Amino acid sequence: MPATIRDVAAHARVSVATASRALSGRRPVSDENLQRVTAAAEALGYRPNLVAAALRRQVTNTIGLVIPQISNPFFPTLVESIEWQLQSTTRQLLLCDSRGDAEVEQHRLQALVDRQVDGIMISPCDAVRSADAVHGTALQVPLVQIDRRITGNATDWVGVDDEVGMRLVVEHVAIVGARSAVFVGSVPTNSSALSRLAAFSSESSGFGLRTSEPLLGDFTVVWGIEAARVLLAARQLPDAVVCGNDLIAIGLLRHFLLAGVRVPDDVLVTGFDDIASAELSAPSLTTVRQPHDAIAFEALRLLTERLDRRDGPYQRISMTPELVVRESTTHIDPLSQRLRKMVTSRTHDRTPTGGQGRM
Amino acid sequence: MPATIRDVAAHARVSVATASRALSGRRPVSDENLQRVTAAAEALGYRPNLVAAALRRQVTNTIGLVIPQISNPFFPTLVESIEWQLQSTTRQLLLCDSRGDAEVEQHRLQALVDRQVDGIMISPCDAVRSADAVHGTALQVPLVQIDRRITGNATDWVGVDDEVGMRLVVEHVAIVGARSAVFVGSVPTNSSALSRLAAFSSESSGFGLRTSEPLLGDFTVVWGIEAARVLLAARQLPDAVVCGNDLIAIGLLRHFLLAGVRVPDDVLVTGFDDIASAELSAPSLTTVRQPHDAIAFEALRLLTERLDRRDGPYQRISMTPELVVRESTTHIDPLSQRLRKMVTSRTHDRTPTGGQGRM
DNA sequence: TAGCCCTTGGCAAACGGTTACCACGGAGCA
DNA sequence: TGCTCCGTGGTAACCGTTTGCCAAGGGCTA
Repeated sequence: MPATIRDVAAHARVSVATASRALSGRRPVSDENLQRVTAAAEALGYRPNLVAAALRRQVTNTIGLVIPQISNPFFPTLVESIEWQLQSTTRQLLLCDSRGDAEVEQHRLQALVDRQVDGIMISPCDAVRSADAVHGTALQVPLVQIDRRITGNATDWVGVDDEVGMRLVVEHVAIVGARSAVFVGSVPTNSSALSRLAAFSSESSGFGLRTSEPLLGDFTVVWGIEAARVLLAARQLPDAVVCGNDLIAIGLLRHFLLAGVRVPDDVLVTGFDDIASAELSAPSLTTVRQPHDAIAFEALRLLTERLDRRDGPYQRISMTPELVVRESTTHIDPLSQRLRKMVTSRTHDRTPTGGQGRM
Repeated sequence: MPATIRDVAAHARVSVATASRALSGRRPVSDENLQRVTAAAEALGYRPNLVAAALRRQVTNTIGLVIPQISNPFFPTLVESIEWQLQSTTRQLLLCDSRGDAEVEQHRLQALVDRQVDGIMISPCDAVRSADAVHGTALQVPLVQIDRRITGNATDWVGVDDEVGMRLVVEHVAIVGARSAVFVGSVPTNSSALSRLAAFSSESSGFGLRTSEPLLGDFTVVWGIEAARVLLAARQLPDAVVCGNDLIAIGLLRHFLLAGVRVPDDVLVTGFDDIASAELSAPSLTTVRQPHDAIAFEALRLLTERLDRRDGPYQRISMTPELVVRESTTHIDPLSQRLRKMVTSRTHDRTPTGGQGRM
């Protein structure tokens, strides 16, 4: 029903080849013919069928993105960056959510390959269980891992330098006065969980912090709340709770607030990722900011590079993250001042605020 | 390089037609041939080229989703539901972020049509400026609007019933004792902003609430903070602040907390959508829960229905939302009890907590 | 046994572009 | 004048499937 390039050619009284060339500009045509073809296309409202072009050219201008869970607030910002970068290259994004399930992930990868995507970006849900599928897929189509990665270096990867991030955090809490810290993270099934846990261990000993057994669950608020309970059940709180991501930290903050544990006065809390709500929690959360835009940019660069050179050594790009210091580790913080003022004014109590903490 | 169906046919010593039929099952083949073809496919690791199939069958098994902004936390949960529903039908999702810009949106729609998607789901960013593009696209391909919609009834739509939602909210704050309320929402350029504003006006007068001029900005935390400032600058706070979405409400809560305004004691605050952080804010937020899964389900149903019957009357499906009552409107709330206890214990002040509020 | 239907296989034409290859004409050069 | 080279146009093959159409063969009925 819609006009095809044959219709355009007929209308312009040229061959389809000329029409194709005029429209795509892949080979020059005479001015006269260019005029007539564009006019004809305009008149007929011609729109090229991208599926047909994809079949012939063996290029779909499509890339697949596989992430563990879009409702984990870290990923939407990443997706946003990637989608925006892509659309400026007229490519489109096929989004797949693996639901954190390696088997689902494998099916999604296969589906993307079957669809002839030009490339795949993936944040593998499991460092081990995702390995075969990611590895196998990378042999068939350019693939770059983002943020998380499988063990071994089977493909390109771009993400944040967890070690640097953890160092910034640990250094910060040490400087602020913490002598002991505990890590609350995720069971190390994925690479982020793994490397942050490892980095915490080495950095905390590097900075001379006493640590106890890390608490490991998953990257969710619910686990953060649960972990807070566990911590409170123990005899004594550590000086600092270093969390594997912001969601966990937010869960802790939430429970601490309800339980009457004051942050940062009684305990310091840090997160990782700097999701939007990190700034909005009560107290606001000291955390490590991921450079989404830069990660998205590099990921796309790696992918297009690999399109040109299918072989070539694999690259790993670690982006250095930035520490964002907020109330959850800052002694003189507006929030607790406020909280006190608000209550003291209610109770007409002039007790001075702040200052007598641990640090 | 990868095996084609010709390779499979040759390997199985049958025609490509038979191979195709055996693999697709669209027409019966003899048991003997079925065996040989599947064996050959298996042996060669054959994977059908979906682009070629799409071209021939004129069906891409692809649907496009256009949303205003993936990093607005309302949308990821919706995307998650949709993506999951789709993948069970072997369809894939092409995700487009319009960045709230009608012009970008128009280009994305055109790109989706050019890609021969089977259908489009869109949450138009602007009730007016999106209208032409949405309308025009709907003439070319099955299209269903989700959540937001353009003015006029040019297409199918499924979303939440803003009127019912607003009624639940207004009724609730009225029952809890509010006599006056102000609406803080978004400039009504999109349908959600528009209908929630309208619903607030009619419902608040229905329940006999005094109202003042609504404050209209956009659906962001930043605007919520700004609005809180404006409210505090006025002589007197209303009994309740009813917000157009959760982000705004969270901004308000945040600023109120810092400013020493007690919620719900000094003022009630409500949101809309029930995003994840609504439960986690301090205090947790009373809001209206959107049924994402049901919306996604109905959207897909409408779309597939329209695939069968391109004509047929347009449908509008309003899902009834649910009120979620939390601390921001609940007088005896754990959080403010906690806050007080925590401070009173610090100041050794035995002043009884709570209770002297407005309500 | 003739006629018919039903099942199943193969040929070849689509689907809608792109592009390899060839042809032609004019310019430039010896 | 004869040759090459360059610019541009057309023909038709091609991308990898699916499917309309025809035919062959077998079973059934009259």
